[in-house]
Amino acid sequence: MADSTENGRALGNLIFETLRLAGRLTLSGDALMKDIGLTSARWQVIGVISFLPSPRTVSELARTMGLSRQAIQRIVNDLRADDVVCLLPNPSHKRAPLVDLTEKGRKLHAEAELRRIPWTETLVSGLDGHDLKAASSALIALRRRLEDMQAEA
Amino acid sequence: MADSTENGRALGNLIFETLRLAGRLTLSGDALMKDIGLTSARWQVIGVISFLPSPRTVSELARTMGLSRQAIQRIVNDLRADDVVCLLPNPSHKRAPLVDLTEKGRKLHAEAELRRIPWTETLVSGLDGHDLKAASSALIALRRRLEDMQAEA
DNA sequence: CCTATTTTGACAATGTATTGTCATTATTAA
DNA sequence: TTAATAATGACAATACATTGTCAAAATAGG
Repeated sequence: MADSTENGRALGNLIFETLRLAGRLTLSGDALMKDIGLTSARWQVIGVISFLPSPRTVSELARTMGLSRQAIQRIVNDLRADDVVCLLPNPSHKRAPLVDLTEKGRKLHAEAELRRIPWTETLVSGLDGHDLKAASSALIALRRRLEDMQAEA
Repeated sequence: MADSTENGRALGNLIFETLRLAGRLTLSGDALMKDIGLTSARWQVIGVISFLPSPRTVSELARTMGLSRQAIQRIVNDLRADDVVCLLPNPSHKRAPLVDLTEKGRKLHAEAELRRIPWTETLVSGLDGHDLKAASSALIALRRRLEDMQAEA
């Protein structure tokens, strides 16, 4: 890459590696959850629903995950067809129900965690905790700058 | 996240942020290149072809980018229909031609660079060069571990 | 040399995510 | 209160990427 500054080159490399890692993470997540009928995308949606303290609307989930509401809506529709999530009436919005896990969904999430935790521990061995946190900080800073640039335009 | 170790949690956060940043990068790339008729995916393919010193096959490009050869094949087919890339006979493989940029493709890449460089410089301001390099290293280490785990299975 | 394995392009099916549009519902401001 | 604006779900079109499969071509090993 023929950037004008050294930091520009460093950023170019970071962008390239971010995209490569994201692809590899999706593949690993798919493989890890395949036998319980979860894809990476569905696993992430279930994870966010489970992580948040109370049920949210599709739009809120989408904002939390940084994806379009249409993308999350489709996943939620699929998960609902499989009885993994259900919709609760939203007192404060007639057209935007709250998405919650069903009993089946909670069990599925528990199974996913049984796989995710040892996978994470295997993956983390040999990696330095400080480096991991520093990397997260850099990625967050970069994402925020992108979001600001997008918001201005 | 209810990981058993602190580093496990740190890794979970890094994974979440990697996926969020990758999505945002794709959106920014699409917006940046929209008016010259490039999407993020096509831009990346053109970038890799341009970066490598000599033309490569579709499979080689795919391996370089960490994507499936089918994904790159589709992009290359599209770019070929738009006369951005062309196929050169490969002396050492009758069925696997080498993908090269056409004159139009080279001009397109030059235009893309005119947009990418100032975009990178804007983005990099306020970010620490050392942090960027450390983040890249962490991401590379993580990806290699994932690839090793995938290869074993 | 010749066979077994691998690589490759092509094609199909599936899953993921975007943009754009529409009608309906909420919210804000006048 | 009412009118303008924004948010939401639904639907469609497009782009992206995966897996799986097949036949042809290349490579490796015997």
